[in-house]
Order: sequence, then structure tokens, then C-alpha cells
Amino acid sequence: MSVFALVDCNNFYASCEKLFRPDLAHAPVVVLSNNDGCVVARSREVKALGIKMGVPVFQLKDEIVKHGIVCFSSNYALYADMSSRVMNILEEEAPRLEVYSIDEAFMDLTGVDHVTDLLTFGKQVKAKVDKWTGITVGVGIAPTKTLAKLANHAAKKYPATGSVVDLMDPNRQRRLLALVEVGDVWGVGRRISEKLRSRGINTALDLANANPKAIRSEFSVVLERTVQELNGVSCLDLGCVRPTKQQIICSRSFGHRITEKQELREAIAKYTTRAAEKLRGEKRLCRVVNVFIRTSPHAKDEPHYANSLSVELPNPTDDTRDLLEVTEVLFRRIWRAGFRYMKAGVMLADFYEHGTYQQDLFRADGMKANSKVLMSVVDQINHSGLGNVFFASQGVSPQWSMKREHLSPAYTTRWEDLPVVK
DNA sequence: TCTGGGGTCCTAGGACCC
DNA sequence: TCTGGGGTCCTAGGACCC
Repeated sequence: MSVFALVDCNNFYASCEKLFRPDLAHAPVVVLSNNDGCVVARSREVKALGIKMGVPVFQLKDEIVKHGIVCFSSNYALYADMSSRVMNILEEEAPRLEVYSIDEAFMDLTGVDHVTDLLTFGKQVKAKVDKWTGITVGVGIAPTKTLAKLANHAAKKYPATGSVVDLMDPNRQRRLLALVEVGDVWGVGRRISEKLRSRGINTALDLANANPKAIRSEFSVVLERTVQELNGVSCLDLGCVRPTKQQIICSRSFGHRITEKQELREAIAKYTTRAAEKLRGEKRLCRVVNVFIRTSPHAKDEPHYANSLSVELPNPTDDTRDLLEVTEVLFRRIWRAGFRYMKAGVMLADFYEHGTYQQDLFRADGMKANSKVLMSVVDQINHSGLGNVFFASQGVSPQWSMKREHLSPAYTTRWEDLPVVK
């Protein structure tokens, strides 16, 4: 029988910020989304205050003052670095690991129970991550990924578990399932849980007891798999090797509304450049390029406009210059004056490996001269931390860039920001 | 005034083919 | 009255995840 463990970092972003601010060890801390828009992470103290995930920060003004909540802008360089430290430890502990998101991973523990008791093993992993990184994790162990998620959920919810739950025993599984609302099951979102409830399926146990075939015809093959997994039948295997991306999206909401064509144009150029970097990081070429722009869907009293346009290139490319030419044309075609734009983005899709695509018959080789060399030099300089090389169309000091008023230092990734112990 | 960003998978339906 | 059958490919959109 397979054995999966789900290891998940507690309040990850908030915990990362606290690590370097011992003075805030017991303070309520939130981390905000881009543009300091809404709450994306909450420390234990903030959760206890009943503040919900995703709340716009302007609605919390009073509570921030009242409870002395400390706000941080998101510092992805810090979180990504801490994440890789945690994942490296987990990788040493298990033969196979799937890094599922920045703060959680599935481990394959099949066979481990011949050597150690699973609960003991889970506690060892937790202790090691805690000692080496200062990040606390919860561990859920079960015969399927969906049950491992649920075990992890229980590990967090019930302090008596010591944050590690072994859910291999079927009787224990049933007892827990009866206590969990159906909407808390992995793969059951708001829409589906509403529909399930209208059919009298309220708990995870109700869902586990449903007829899989009926679920498939009324809902989907995805939910049918969930039913199987809740019954201990593993349908979802570990995705150890990161699948190559199918698409790359770069989009941001702006620090303030944009009305000038030139400003929006610069933003598009900037996103194009970032998307092209990601594409080269994947070692892929892309053939389809899409640009979109939109006004705020929340604004009640002003005209709305949203549009997007795609194009298929004659030859796949990863050259920033090619992509900039294309997104510029697409942008000009969807731009309309007289709106207050909130967001824009660039999407790349239809990827190819180098040398495996059909060349356009009428353009012997679309490649620009020295493309490969120039792009790799640009990427190297920009990754070195020494400075930035960029394309003129991005503008020199953009007004539209993100609002990040509460950004913490790059403690772990920039020499000048290294914390000093006095 | 102020509401994130980046992904995946699946399905239905239309276009098109013989 | 009555208007084929079976397939492929593509796209848009819905639902989910963190």
C-alpha cells in the first residue's frame, strides 16, 4: 500500500517575516498581496482575532490600530529562499518528493513503516525542519493524497496531535471524515460544496459514502476520484518531476489607475520582458502570445473595458525583442482611450523545445542575429544582483509600479540586508 | 481612494472532415 | 411529416488549487 505524507508550513509568509524579527514573536502579523491590496497570510495571533484571509486591507484600518497588527508587503525573494531550504530538508528524508506549492510538499513514505513507526517518522521530520530553519510544519500521513491533506488539516486543528497525524487506520479515517465539512475536502470548492449540500451531502464522510458512478455523472471525473481517494483508493500519484509549464502569465494590478497610453505601454513591455525571462528559464520557445488590459471590475460608477488579443507567431521564439515587437502591436490594437486601467498582462503559450519545431517555409530562419548570446548575457546580469539591463520601452522610472510600502529586507538573498547580531 | 497572481485540469460545443 | 453518422481538433469557460 502506498503511504503519502503532506508536510505544510504554518502561516508560511507570516512565519518567514517573524523569523527575522524576534521582537514580533508574539505580535499579530499579516502579509499583504501585491500593491498592499489584501491579506494573503496571517500569523496565529491574527487568525485568533477572527480576521479572514483575502480581506482588503482598507477594511481593516481600525483593527490594525486597535490590535497593533504589523503589516508586511509580500517579499517573495525571502519566501522562495526559505521554501527551498525547507524542501531541501524534506528531500533528504524521503526517496520521492513532490513540491506542491511554495509552502507544502507530498512525500512518498512507502516502505518507511518497515523501518520506523510512521508517527515517529513524522515527528522527526517536523523537528528537523524546525531546528534547521525555524519554520514550524504540520504533517499528515495517509494512504492517499486526499486523506493526507485531511490528516494535515486535523494536525493543525487539534493541538493535542502535536501537529503530526497518522491516518493509516481506516477506522480513524472514518471518524475524522465525519467531523470534516465537505467544503474542507481537497478539490471541493465553494461551487461544488453548495451543490453537494443541496443533495444532502454535508460531511466528508457523506461524500466518501456516495456512489462514485453517480458522482461522476452528476459532477465530474475529478470528483469521482476524490470519492475514491477518501475511501483509501489512491488515484493521484506523486508528481515528482515538475511538469513543464503549459503557459506563462505575467500580470499585475497597478499602484494607481492608468489613463495614459504611454504608461500602459511601458507596463506591457515590462511584463513581456519578465515573461520572456521565465520562458528562457524553462528552456522553451513559445509560439502564441496574448496581451490583455482591463479596468477595475469593482468600480461601480465608471465605464468598464476589458479586452485581450492573441497571435500565433510564424516561428517560435524566446527572444525578448521579438516578443516586445508582438506585444506592442497587440497592445495598440486593444488600447482604448478614456478608461482608468487597473490591470494588464502578457501570456505566453504553445511551447516548443529548441530545434523540435517546424520552421516557417517562407522565412528560412526568423531568428535574430546573436539572439542566444545576447539573451543569456542579459539574464546573467539581471540574476547576478549587480544591476539591471532592460529594454528602453519599459521606461526608466515607472510611475505605475507596485505599491510595497511595508517591504522587509532581503535577509537571506542580499549581502547588504544580512541580519546583524549585536 | 483602496479588492493578488499564477497556475492546472476538464468539458461542452462549434468547425470541419469524409 | 422526414434532413446521417462518426470522427478530430480547437477554444472558451468553469472549477479548482495555493
